[in-house]
Amino acid sequence: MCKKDKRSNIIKAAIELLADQGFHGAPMALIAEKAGVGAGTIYRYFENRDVLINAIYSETHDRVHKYIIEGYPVNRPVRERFFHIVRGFITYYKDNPLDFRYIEQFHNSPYGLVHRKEKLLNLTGEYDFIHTLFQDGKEQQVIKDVPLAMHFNLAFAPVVWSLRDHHTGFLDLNDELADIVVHACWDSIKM
Amino acid sequence: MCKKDKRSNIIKAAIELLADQGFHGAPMALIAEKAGVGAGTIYRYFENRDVLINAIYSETHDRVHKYIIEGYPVNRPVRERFFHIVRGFITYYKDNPLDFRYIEQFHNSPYGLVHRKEKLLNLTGEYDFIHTLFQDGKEQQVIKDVPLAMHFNLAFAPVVWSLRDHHTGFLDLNDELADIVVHACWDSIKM
Amino acid sequence: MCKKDKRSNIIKAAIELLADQGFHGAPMALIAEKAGVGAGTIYRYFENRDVLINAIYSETHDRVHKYIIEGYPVNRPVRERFFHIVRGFITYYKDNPLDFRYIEQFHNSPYGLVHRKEKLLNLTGEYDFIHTLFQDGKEQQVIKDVPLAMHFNLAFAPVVWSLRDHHTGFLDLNDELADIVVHACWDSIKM
Amino acid sequence: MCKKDKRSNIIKAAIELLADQGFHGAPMALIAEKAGVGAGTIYRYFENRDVLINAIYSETHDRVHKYIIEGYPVNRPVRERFFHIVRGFITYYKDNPLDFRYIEQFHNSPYGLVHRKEKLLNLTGEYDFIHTLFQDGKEQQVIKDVPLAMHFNLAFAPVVWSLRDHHTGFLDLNDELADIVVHACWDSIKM
DNA sequence: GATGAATGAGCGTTCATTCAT
DNA sequence: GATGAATGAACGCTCATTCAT
Repeated sequence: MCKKDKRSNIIKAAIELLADQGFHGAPMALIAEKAGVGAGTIYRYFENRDVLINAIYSETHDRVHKYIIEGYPVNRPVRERFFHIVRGFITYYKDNPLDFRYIEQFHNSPYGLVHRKEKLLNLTGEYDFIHTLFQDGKEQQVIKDVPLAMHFNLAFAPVVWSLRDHHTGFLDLNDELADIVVHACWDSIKM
Repeated sequence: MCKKDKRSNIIKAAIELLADQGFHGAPMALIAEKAGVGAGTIYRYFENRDVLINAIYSETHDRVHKYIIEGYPVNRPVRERFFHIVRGFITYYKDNPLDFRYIEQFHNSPYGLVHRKEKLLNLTGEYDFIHTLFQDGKEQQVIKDVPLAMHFNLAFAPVVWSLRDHHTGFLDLNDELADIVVHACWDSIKM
Repeated sequence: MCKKDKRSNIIKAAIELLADQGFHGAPMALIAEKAGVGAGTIYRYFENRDVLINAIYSETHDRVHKYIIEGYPVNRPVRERFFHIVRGFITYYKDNPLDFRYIEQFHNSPYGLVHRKEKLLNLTGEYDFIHTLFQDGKEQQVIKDVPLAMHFNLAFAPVVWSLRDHHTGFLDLNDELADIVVHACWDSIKM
Repeated sequence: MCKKDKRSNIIKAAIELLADQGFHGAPMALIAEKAGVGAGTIYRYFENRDVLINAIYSETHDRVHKYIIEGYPVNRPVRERFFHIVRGFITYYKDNPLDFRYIEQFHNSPYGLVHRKEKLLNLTGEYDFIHTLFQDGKEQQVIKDVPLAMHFNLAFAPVVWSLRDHHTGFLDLNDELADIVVHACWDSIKM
């Protein structure tokens, strides 16, 4: 097993355990066992537990980001771009429940708060991605003139909650229903 | 310090620690210290940690419920009732940040999942409260014909996220902005 | 409830709990509850847990002693006296399982060891009772010339073990079998 | 200190403490300290306290069993086999006071009761060993026709009690006296 | 570099005892 | 005297992290 493999095995094992059991049902020793490496080995790749958890977040986040920008109609109208993003978001997370649950866990943990604070101070690249969309929308007066964070909440909160309900079995977020959410979200931010 | 005081001191200490540090930054010993009681004393009032956490949830939940039903225009149109509820929700949680953060932590923990499952199987009184509203709305064809859970998500997710941003300082949810969210949420569920 | 009653209620509750659950399944609070008194009240009658446990031993021991000396044929031959004692011992403890289990628990606990040591240093009255029997037997050369402790073991160990088996259900120590044990014990100490 | 050493150090420390202080004077932390290991280390070798205690019992029991079957005259008469067993029992436990006290503590604890019940339901190998002896004796009509448990009590109770007295200093169980007990026990079970 | 045994601080919980009422 | 709420030391056990091999 080469170095790259080891690292990704650890990540894979960790994501499965953390998504399944929550952040507290996944001791390092168990992650190591599931990854097929020694417990100490994890610390060669990740300084400590926190670093591991943040690294997984980063990678997971990158995956969904990469998925969504694929075919992103960067020069098309705001509305069209919005639909592309939100639909991509739903599709990706419906197909990748582990990723979804991991991100959820992360955001609703002390890690998530720290992460948010860091983002607030220094907006990173992929944030701009959506930032730009909302900025354009505001300038063109096709979406409401409210703070960026509010657009986020209006546009993504119902989607995230619906995905959560979908994955816990409370709701069947089929294509038809997904479309209703996307349209409803658009309606709530549009001018 | 009388008996009533002790119990409420424990609750208060626990709420503050749990809301602030998350469920894992609040060991029983710390709660006891903050409450000014012995470690064993907590167990006179709450059988164990789980019971304490659920009891706090219950009490907190009751408080907001009581606040919202105050003056609830039970016989007025769906739209008016909706605005009453959501506005009350926002007002209460803006004024009671600890309550808000506690409820948030609770819902995003294993406790919250158990709680949801129980609710799903056996709808409790105050759930019906909102349940009825959405039911009426569907029957009168003033709100969309989607599953109840979806109404919840469309109506409350943006509000909850905005309150979270408000309390973490990401967003100033002033009256004007609050009104925008409420209207946006209504727009997203209305027919 | 008068003072005497309270004390004996405590003893009664304690003996039942200790016999049933072992010395470690009987917290003071439970004893108090079962006795219908406050937890602190126990400490008015017994300085601490150890004193209570020893007091119960004493009382229990006195009861069986009193039962056995009733009609004790003090002037009859050693053999007859022996049969009286051992038969009385069996009868009493068959009829009083709580007493038996309590005494057993006591003897097989650190308390029992302390008790034995004290006895060794300063033989108490009721010990002499059986002591005299064995002394007489030795002098008359009807029983073996071995140390007193050995007579005890030969005469009582099988009886005690059989009673234990009887009360735990491993053995039905009916009259016939009891008689066999008594005779066997006599055979093992007789000259 | 190698792995084997660590495990046996833990066992040794535990046996000494448990034999000396009883099952309740030997907290895990003390065992660890006496064994010269960290508190958590014990749990690498034994799942929990119960497992440790049962494992020690098992090992101790195996030792005495191995000692006794050495040179066991399996084809010789019942009487001769009986003397071999009981003499071996005494010799072993005279030489190994810690083992003796440990086994005693174990049998007179809740663990012992569970163990007895299991044995009763599913006789294990080394039990048959003595079982067979008594069975043979009954068939050949050289020992009394009483339940197996009774044979056990008649044959072993005085021996065990005498060993206990020997180790606590109440009795000097020298060879001569040991022989007297063995004979007395034989007399009490023989026809 | 990789390992996994060892660590020990920290957790939730119990319960003998005290003491204000 | 009687009470029982309050205490806090002590318990069994977990797990992130270290380090000898």
